Amino acid sequence: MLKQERHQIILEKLKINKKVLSVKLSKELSVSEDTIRRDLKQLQDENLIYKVHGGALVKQEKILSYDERSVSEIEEKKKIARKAVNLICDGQVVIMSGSSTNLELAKIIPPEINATIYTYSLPIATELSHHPLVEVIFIGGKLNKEAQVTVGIDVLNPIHNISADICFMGTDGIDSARGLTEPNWEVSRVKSSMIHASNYVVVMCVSSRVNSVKRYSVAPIGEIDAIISDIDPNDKIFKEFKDKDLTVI
Amino acid sequence: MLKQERHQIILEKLKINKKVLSVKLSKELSVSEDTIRRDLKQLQDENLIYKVHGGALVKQEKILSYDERSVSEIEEKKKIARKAVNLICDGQVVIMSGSSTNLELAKIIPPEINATIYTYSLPIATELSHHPLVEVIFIGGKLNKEAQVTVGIDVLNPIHNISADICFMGTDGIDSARGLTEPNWEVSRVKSSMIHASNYVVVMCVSSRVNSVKRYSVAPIGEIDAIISDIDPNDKIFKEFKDKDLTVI
DNA sequence: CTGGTTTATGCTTTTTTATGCGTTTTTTTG
DNA sequence: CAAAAAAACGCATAAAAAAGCATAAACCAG
Repeated sequence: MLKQERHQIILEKLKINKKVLSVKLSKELSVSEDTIRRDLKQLQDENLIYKVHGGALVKQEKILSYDERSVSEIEEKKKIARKAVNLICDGQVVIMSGSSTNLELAKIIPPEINATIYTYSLPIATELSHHPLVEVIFIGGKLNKEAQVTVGIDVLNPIHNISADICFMGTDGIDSARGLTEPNWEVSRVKSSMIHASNYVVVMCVSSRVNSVKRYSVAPIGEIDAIISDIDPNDKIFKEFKDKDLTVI
Repeated sequence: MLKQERHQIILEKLKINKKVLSVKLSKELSVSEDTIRRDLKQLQDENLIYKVHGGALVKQEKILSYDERSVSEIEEKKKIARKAVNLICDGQVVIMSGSSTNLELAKIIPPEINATIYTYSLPIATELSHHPLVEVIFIGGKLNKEAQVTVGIDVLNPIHNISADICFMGTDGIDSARGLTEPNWEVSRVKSSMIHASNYVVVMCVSSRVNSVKRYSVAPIGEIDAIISDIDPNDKIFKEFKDKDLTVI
């Protein structure tokens, strides 16, 4: 087996499991632990992994709390929101997921827009309550305190009864092969329902998180209609998405 | 399990619960307390946590002040909340209506209380989301922007399925003859449902509004168990309520 | 093809790291 | 102040990493 082949396998395993162990890898790939260590060292030098005693972890993606995260990459998110807001038309039924990008979007919906917006995020609902015309429907359920969104079976049922024109989905994980993924299982279920309830699905993802994979699958690429990011839609990182007929904005 | 993995888990727990205990962590992560102590020490050296005897707390964050809506008789409402908070016991299922008095109550629930709280008020849910233990269930529906509460048929249905130990009902209108009344029809329907879903109903009313009547009836006096006000429970204005077997606090 | 060079890998041996266990010291609390 | 709980300290040890050396395959002019 080639070295680079191993590297790819290691990165793939990390993407999925968030950690790898040197001893285990050495057995699985039938090489000495020494070799694995050299592999990990090299991957760390390439700034691709977080090597620790005993193995490696995925590179620390700023472990910040929700309110802190909303300020990180805030400019990118505002840029995405400005692109997204053009997709909202009068009279539409909209579903918004509970992301900080959607919070930015909620802030800049023009006052003359008259739409019905479903959301399950506390801060987004609070923001939308200041809008003069938008009708807000809050989807209730058990509150996830960290993300300030509701989750659980009480959320899933109402979503099934919705038929929305457009769904704005914020995410930290989209990958051309593995599709839309989510670190939180309950949230992944809610997002999956949202997609099925919507006619047109727009994923909003900051460029630094394109091609990142999280633990739980939400939907394959085929169920998504468009991606909005903060960078030029012609950037080469979107090639594989375009090949799969997604609109990149 | 890798050391850094534990560190991540500890930080995650801190983010959610605001505190961790060494003994508990040691059991949960199947390592000695010694190791946990070393973990906490290291995290403190990295300036990520606030280590204390017995465990650790989240690092003292700046206390963020949000603009408080100008609420009338705020001091009276705080007084009522301080009386009401004593009625909340560990393990109870609580329903809270969407009043400013209940918002004050939500702010002062002791951190060690472990209860399940149903609410349909955005600000109350936001406030409760900062509580370390309380489980919050938000009752979804169409948002009434002025009061920041959800109303409508989507609210009534879930309430029917609840069985609560105690209901804290804020009101601007209670009268010994006409019972509980409400100026908004949709809100009156929600409040009525709440009362039927609860074992024990506590009405919280500032003294200046006792014996005032609004347009829509919520419930007769017989369905209410207790009244909390800001003044002495022996005040003569409560005589007729006491005659009807209500507890006055 | 050939001899030199680079690269990848494995095998010691040495060093470092992570962790648990007594023992002692400190803190907390009734 | 005394008992109990927690923390700190020192030591032991096993696991992992690093360093240095050996080897074989792959590469590469001439």
